[in-house]
Amino acid sequence: MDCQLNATAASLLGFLHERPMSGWDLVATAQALIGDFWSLTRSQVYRELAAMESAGLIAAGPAGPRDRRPYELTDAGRAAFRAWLEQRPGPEQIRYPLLLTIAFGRHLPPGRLASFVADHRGVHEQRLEQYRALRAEAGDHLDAYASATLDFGIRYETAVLEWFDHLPPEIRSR
Amino acid sequence: MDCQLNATAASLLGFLHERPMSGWDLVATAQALIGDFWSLTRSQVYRELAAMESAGLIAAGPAGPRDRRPYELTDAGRAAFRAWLEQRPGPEQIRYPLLLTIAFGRHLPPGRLASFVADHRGVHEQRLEQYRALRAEAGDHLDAYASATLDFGIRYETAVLEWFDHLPPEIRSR
DNA sequence: CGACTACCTTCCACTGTGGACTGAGGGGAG
DNA sequence: CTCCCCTCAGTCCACAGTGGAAGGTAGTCG
Repeated sequence: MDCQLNATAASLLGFLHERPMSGWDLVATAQALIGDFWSLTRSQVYRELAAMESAGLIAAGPAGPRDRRPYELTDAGRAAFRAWLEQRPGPEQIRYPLLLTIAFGRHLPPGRLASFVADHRGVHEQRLEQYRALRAEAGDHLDAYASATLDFGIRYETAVLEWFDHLPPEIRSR
Repeated sequence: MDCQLNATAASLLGFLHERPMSGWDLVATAQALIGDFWSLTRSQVYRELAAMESAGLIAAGPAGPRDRRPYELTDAGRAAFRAWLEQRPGPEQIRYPLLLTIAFGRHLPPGRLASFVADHRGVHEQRLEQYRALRAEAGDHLDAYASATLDFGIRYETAVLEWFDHLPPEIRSR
């Protein structure tokens, strides 16, 4: 009964507080709710579920159609989740390949960088639009916690766009 | 001679354009120059160096004191670096444990979250100060590329701090 | 019924992280 | 000068995380 959960496993426990879910459901739920600031993959979710089941933190119910295996929380699982949540969260990690390319930009012919930059700017523009739309239509139904994480996304994307728009011409123009 | 480098390996090749360096030097250099947006660890650097040596992208010179082994670029290495740099950089990844904790904040007693938040705010405040100091003292010597990545850091930290300051009281106040 | 699509899980190779461990050089205290 | 300790330099390991391939099954639509 390992109580030193990693954040991904703990999040799964968090979602299982709502209702029993299969691995598939958990992936979908997690990607929708925390995917923007906590990446996770199918592979790892299933791996953590298997580990947590054998650690007694969750229990698989009777298999449904298509090998669907719903998991539900055990008391140990609830306790482990609480214990994890009480811990001081660690620092954030950012890995931004575009910044790498820019950092080595002097090895690149002029204009090439600008094309990459323009691509990325488009992606961020679109993401900001999505966030804003989400807040506009669902904003009132969101609780303070969901609202706070969404607000982070909006401020982040806004800042990134401003950064794009202030890049010097040798990086920005084709 | 694998030409599908990963970004970490490619960065090492990038730094070896300056001068031959040992694994230790490369870790220090990389952490100083790209560490803020591309995390890397000693373990992986040495692993990549070994792989790249056996792939013929770099060559080890005569060992110095304390098993220090300087690597230098080969022509194949230079070519592989160029090939990597030409590739469209992928999307950024953010993993922010604090946002996870906030997302599950309703399971936490009031005030607890605020303590975490205050901690993190301090870290970001300090980082912003560092960046600003760096720009103030070295700003003129930096080329456009280094300046652009530094500017990203400043805008990011600024946005995060603003986000902190706009959190609702049930999250922010102890 | 038969093809097809969406669902659900598994497996694998590789990349990335953090800590423990070894061992050698160099510099300061005595 | 010698000894000790600190830093330098590299190695190893377990675990976390990523992405894609593969495979089987259930419902659905012609």
